[in-house]
Amino acid sequence: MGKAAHTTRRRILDAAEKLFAEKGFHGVSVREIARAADVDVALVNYHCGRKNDLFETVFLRRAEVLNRERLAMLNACRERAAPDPPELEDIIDAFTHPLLTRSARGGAGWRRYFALVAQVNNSPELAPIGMTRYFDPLVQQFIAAIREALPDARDEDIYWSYHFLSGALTLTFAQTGRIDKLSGGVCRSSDLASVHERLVPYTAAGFRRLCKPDKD
Amino acid sequence: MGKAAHTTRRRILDAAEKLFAEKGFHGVSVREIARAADVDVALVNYHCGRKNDLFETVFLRRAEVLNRERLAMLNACRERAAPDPPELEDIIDAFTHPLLTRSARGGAGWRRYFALVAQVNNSPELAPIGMTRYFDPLVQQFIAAIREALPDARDEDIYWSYHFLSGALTLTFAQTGRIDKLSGGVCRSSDLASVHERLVPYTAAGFRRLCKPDKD
DNA sequence: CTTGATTTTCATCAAACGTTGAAATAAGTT
DNA sequence: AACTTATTTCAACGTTTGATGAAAATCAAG
Repeated sequence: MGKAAHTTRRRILDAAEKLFAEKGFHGVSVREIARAADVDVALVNYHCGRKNDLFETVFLRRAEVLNRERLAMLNACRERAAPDPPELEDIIDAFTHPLLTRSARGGAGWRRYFALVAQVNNSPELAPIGMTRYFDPLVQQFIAAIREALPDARDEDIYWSYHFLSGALTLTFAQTGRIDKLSGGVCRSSDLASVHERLVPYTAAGFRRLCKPDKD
Repeated sequence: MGKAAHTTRRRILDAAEKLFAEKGFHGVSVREIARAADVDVALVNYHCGRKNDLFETVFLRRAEVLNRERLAMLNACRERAAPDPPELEDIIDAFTHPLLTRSARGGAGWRRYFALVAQVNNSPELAPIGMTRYFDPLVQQFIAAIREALPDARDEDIYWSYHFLSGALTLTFAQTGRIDKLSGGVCRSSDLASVHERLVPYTAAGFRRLCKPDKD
């Protein structure tokens, strides 16, 4: 594969990422992607296969680098705490920080990608294909770590807590700007630091409340 | 409008609701909806206008009865507590219970509808049209109530907390069944009572942790 | 420069898309 | 019953869809 081909392919993937994130899988045509990439229609098929393959490629491209870092952070906080179990806040941070920091400082490509993930995650049609395949294995590792951090917790509570965390995180990516309007400008979702410093304690408190039934 | 027409219209709306929820707005064709409703294609336009109108009608149909009840529950818990401010858990309950109970016991139509709402909520293209128009006014009332329940909290924290709650709730509707597999059968998302008894304390704890910085 | 592989262009395919007008039927009213 | 309105059927419109085969252009290597 020559150099020209490589950049063409990347232009197609970038355009596809942008449009898929904005309008969903079915909301975009291959021709529209080709036009946005300033490329002939046939080149999309030549470089990226059919529309389904193109979508999966777009989805996988950043998932790999993302989950590699998340796993590295999880292991790091594990080793840092050893032989004690890792701290809950650190686990949640390892889960969310690589995403939020890229959403804030990774450029428009990353921001669009997260919007795409949010859409896939909330789509009955796409979630079973994309999310379970590329993210669930990682999730299981995080669940295991949380189990260590909260040894008295019941599995059912842990899974549900994770589920709520996943929802809160996901919506943050999907709705860039909507909370800003709702709050009349008080919240700025572009300021991901302010999101992060709230999401972690919020969800950690939820985990603890659910998993340690101090009172009930 | 005669009786036959009324049932035809309802068959179309039901079919549209089901298919939109499964595959999204662009993932379904008008012809497909007509086929599922066992109705001629032209009848879709005759009874429900163009595809955009059909979608909005489907979206609005249940939103009205839903938000009416949510608002009633909010006012009820307000009056119950008066002159004291309402309890945070009661406010969250008023926000979530009408949804969760219908998802559990309202039948397949309601379950599909919530999946549709989840999709719309996480779509950059559809959220500004559907959610802000039909749900945001209600949300502002809940925000106001929470402000009373947590008088020391900063607005920014309240809005973000609401945002996380919205995400957790939304994903629950979108992913019926996925947490079940992820947890290896430990969680049963069909058992909405078990969701509800976790979601309320989880998010309430998050709210409190964020809005009352006891330690930091 | 020649040769062979890679990449791009161009034209086209059958199928499905949203929408509609006009004719046919059913329902409602006097 | 006659007449009007509401509903349903049927056929078709112009576009757009995803996909591809064959030719043209570009590139890599000897």
